[in-house]
Formats: sequence, structure tokens, C-alpha cells
Amino acid sequence: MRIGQLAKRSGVSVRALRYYEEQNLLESARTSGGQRDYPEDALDRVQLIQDLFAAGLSSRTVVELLPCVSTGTATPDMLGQLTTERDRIAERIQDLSRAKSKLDRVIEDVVAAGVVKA
Amino acid sequence: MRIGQLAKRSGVSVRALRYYEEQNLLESARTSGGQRDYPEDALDRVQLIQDLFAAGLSSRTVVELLPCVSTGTATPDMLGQLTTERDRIAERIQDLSRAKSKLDRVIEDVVAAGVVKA
DNA sequence: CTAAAACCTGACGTCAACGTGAGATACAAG
DNA sequence: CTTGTATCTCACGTTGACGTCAGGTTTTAG
Repeated sequence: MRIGQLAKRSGVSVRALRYYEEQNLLESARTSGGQRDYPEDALDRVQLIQDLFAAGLSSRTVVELLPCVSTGTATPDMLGQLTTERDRIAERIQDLSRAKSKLDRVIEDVVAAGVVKA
Repeated sequence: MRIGQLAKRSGVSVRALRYYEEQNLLESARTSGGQRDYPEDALDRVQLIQDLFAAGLSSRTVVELLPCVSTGTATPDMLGQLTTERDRIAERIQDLSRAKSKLDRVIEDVVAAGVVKA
């Protein structure tokens, strides 16, 4: 599959895919003409990368963790980092939940007070 | 209260507080000498701002929403934006939960497989 | 064979939320 | 009064994940 196809199917930009390769997050074979040629499972990988980015992990962190995600094995250091990041995400979820509760209350209050005309 | 005190008590930097003022998120009275003088409730406000930032809202969005948060009233537009942001946060929470689940599984797998020596 | 798409590699631009001096002023302590 | 610490206003630097433009090559459609 070529880069445009992968971009469409994964929902990320062509530029982003090249960037992932630059960061060693994603490999690609090349055609004789030098164009990128991705295997089918690249799609899963891109989505995984996106999930981890969405979780606030940096590319540096992701590139360190991807190997254990694919292989299912890790050194003690890697396991430590995995749990560190997992915990960080859990905290973020707590923060977001707090913020959401605040907004929920504000919305409640506003609705209860009646919406003011422009 | 002066800016250093507010910074310590709120846990955000002096620079950040000045930035908030620049973005019209936070007001301050001034002493005759031109130094910022905050009322007690500035502390709550700073924490609210931090919560909303932590939730991924931009300063532009926060400055638009802060009035209804303080007053408890809003125009229809503001109510719409409030719910939009609330929903965005809810989605973020979903994303993070997905990412966390993935990491949880990876950690499980790694532990089950036995941690590899360095 | 040819024109249009799609792709390639640089390389500079962007944007937000500050960090980080520089140089000057204000205020508290002795 | 003087030293030291806090604060002031510019104003440029930082960082990450790309956006975007330039100039050239490859592939595909016809």
C-alpha cells in the first residue's frame, strides 16, 4: 500500500506518516522508484501510534515502548516506563474527569438559571 | 496578595500568571508602584484556569467561557460552546481510557511472559 | 507518449503556553 | 541610606507534531 492510501485509511496526513518514519516509529519498504510501500499491518501500527500520542506520550517515549508492545516482552526498565506512562494516563483521566464535572455543573447552573438572550 | 505569593499558593509560575493577565484570563489591581495586587479569590480562579487548561481547552476558549463559569449565566451561543467543550473532554477521556487499556494489556502480557534481563 | 496524479526530499513556518534573560524599578529590613 | 529581594516590562527562545511551499521524479490513465 502506498502512502496516500495509508493516510486515507488511517485518517492521518501524509506528512504525519513521513514524520513517523523520521522518528523511527514506522518503517516502510521502498519501490524501485523510491516510493514507500507499506504492509497491511502498518494500519494497526499507525492507529496504535495515534492512540499513544492522544494519550500524551511523546514520540521519544513511544519509540521506546513500541518494541514491547509488538513483542510482548520488556526489560525491567521498560516495564517501569510502561507503568509510569500508564499511571500518568490514569492521572490525566482524573484531571479530565474533574474538569468535566466542573463544566457539567456550570451547564446545570446555566440551564437552571435560564439562558440569557444574546 | 502579590504575584510571588499567588504563584506559590497556586503552584503555577510567576510567568504563567502574567501570561494569564495578558490573555485576559486574570485581572489584577496595581499598587502605586505598579505591582500586581491580587484579591484572595484569585487563587480559585487560577486553579479553575489550570483545570480547564489541563482539560485541553485553549486560552481563547477559556476566556470565552470564564464569564459564564463565574456568573452562572450564558447566552445560547455560550451554552452551545460549553456543551461542545464538555463533549470534547468526554471524548478525550474515552481516548485515554482506550490507551490505558492497551498499556494495561501490554503490561499484563509482559509480566506473564516474564521480564527479560537487560 | 504525454499529461495528470501521486510521491520524493529538504527546509522553513506554525502555534500555544510558557521559559529565560536583560535592564530598570519597587519595597522590606536593618 | 543601603542592600537585597521581589517585581516590572520588553522581547527573543523553546518544544512537539506536524503544515506548507519549492523543485524534481515516479506512476498511472488514456
